[in-house]
Amino acid sequence: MESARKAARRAEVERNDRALLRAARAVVAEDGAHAAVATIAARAGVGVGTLYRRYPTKEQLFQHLCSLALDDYLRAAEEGLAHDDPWRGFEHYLTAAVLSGTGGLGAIAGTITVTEEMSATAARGDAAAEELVRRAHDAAVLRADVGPVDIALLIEQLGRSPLVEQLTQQGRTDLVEAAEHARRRVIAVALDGLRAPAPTPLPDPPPGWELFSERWRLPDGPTAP
Amino acid sequence: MESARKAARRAEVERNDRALLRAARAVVAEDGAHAAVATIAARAGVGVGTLYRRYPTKEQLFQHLCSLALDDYLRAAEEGLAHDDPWRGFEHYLTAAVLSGTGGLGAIAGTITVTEEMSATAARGDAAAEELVRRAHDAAVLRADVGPVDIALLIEQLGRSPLVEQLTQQGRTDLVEAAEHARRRVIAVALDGLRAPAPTPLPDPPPGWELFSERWRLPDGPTAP
DNA sequence: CCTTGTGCGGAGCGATCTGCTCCGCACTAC
DNA sequence: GTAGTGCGGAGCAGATCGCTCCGCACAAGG
Repeated sequence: MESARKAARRAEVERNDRALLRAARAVVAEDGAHAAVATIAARAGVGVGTLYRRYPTKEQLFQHLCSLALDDYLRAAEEGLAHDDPWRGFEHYLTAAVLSGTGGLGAIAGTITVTEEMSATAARGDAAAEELVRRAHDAAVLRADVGPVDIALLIEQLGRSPLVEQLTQQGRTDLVEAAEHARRRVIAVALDGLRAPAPTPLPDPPPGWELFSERWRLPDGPTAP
Repeated sequence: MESARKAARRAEVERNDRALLRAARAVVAEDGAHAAVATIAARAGVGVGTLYRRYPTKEQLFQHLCSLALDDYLRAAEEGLAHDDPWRGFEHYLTAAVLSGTGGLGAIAGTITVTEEMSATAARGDAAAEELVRRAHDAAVLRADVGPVDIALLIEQLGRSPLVEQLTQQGRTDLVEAAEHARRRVIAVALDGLRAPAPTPLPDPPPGWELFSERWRLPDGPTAP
């Protein structure tokens, strides 16, 4: 049975790939763009050779990582739109986006070459998010003075969890679970702050998307003379 | 006038020191614990020699940085307690702690030796924060289901601003101001989510301080067999 | 003018860490 | 036994790190 063996091989390869991606996401969240390839491979429990057979370059691995993160973000928004209840949909979008574990990837934005596909997915995600916010506004369940960019910023702020990362790095797995529970409480607090009606008006006018448009660009030469 | 000259020297030295500390805080926020000494010196506009005359070691610089950050935190809490209005005091504490610009220092916790003074200041800050929360609870202005550790975690989450850091690094100073305004809006949203009465109960029981007690410890050997 | 004192910048040193290559090994099918 | 296949990790060249140290600018006293 040759095909069975082939299938088993493929399954193992896929398992390795998934472990690799999960490890990469975690390590990047902890170490930022300086994350070393060896660290990622070790965390995934594979050798660097295995990593390099799948991703010929560190940058390609990071690109794939970002691509998946953008997919997650788009999915979170689309799932939110699929809900009938506008608030429930919004809630799902925000929670899923924050908890997708992709929050640390903002750290490598600007260090990789952005592909067409990535920017297209990002645009679709932003459009879906905008629609989600509009719908929640129309139903008067989301406070009127927040805009979609406020939400994006909030997601970014909550997307990383320095505490969980540090506890993971210190190997205090016993505390990690408690930290994640605590994180969900913080998310719930933020969501309550977003409900209509607003108890107090927000300062300054709502920010525009231009804040994030620079996000996915190559960095200029560092302090060129 | 010898003393005048001496005073001028001292003034310049002090200016240098302040620039150094501010640069160090910014660079650490952006690069984490891997922040290079040369980067800090360059950002401050001085040579590495000047930096090393003041701080004989990178670790000593980082320790001083953390010490100042803990002072800021303690001051924020004490200023909050000085307010007559419990909510205003709480608001001041949270806002000041978040905006003190010391949020990025959690990244170097665990990489430096913690001094007695640091842990003492941290303890005093936590005690003051706890008192602040208790007072706000008694006045029924703070939602009853959040505890002081929830607040500490929220401060940590909002303390860093990846977006502002990236924009700074890219030299888009024009957008930085807008990003900071947007950040204040997010803080305001979070504060509204903390007001009593709570629209929805929070999940899980409130976390305890043990989540943070491991924060200021030396890291164990990495993945010891 | 020169000498002395003082704080500064940054070239450069050795050690460490980086992305990446490549080879020996375990394992299976025949 | 032989061939095929995917794996782990030692090891290489170069980049980067913390830190030292020396030449320089500048002011005061002679």
